[in-house]
Amino acid sequence: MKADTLRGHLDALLLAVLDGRKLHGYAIIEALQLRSDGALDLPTGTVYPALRRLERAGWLASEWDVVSGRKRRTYRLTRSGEQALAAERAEWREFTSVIGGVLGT
Amino acid sequence: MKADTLRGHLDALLLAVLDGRKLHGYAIIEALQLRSDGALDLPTGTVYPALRRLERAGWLASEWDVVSGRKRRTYRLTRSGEQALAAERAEWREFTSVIGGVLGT
DNA sequence: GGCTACACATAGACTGCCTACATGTAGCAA
DNA sequence: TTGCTACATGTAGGCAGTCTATGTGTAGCC
Repeated sequence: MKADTLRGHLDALLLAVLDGRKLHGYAIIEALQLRSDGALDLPTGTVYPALRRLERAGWLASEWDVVSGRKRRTYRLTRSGEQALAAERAEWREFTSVIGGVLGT
Repeated sequence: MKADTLRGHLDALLLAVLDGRKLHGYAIIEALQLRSDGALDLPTGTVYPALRRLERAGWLASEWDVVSGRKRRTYRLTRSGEQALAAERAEWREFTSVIGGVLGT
């Protein structure tokens, strides 16, 4: 997959993978790999800043865990994050419908 | 639609709208508006440089028309442009399948 | 002791699209 | 004849968001 095609959809992916569960950054990357059959392999330098950005936006909340001596920052969706996810899903449907319509399914 | 979501898909849109017909730049913009029910309103500063880029890549060929005193540069797909369009369509299907799979259709 | 997987983080570059601007013709209305 | 709108192409520069490269440190295995 071309690199830039992801642009504008990263937030949706991160919110979706956190829907209904709490995960730390590294586990988020693995979960995205798993859910996409290996197609999505996001670098840490992409994911960690994005998570902090989403937290600043109020869509995620985080807390530090220490599991077997390792620090983990665990993220979860806030209420407004859930709303944002719903909005992102709606936008995704509109986006695919518009582009798909032009490309001719 | 958010602005940045388009990224990486512009080439596909331009190739698709030229599939089977010749159009000049301005008409390409109108055709995209029409095909997307007004959702896509690409600025000229986006489209014209992109067309020249696609021509440099060998995917489009252009020629000057003069219609009622107005200059028009008319574009058409080349053979390799048709192949590129097919590839873009395949990538689009893969892309929507991957992202859609994560978002949960 | 060295290697790999785990885990977080930042700085800087890059890319591709957008904004803003520039130029000019044709046709219509006031 | 002046002004406005639609038509038509194009460039320069900015910017946002992603990637690359790099850094730090722990745990567990061989």
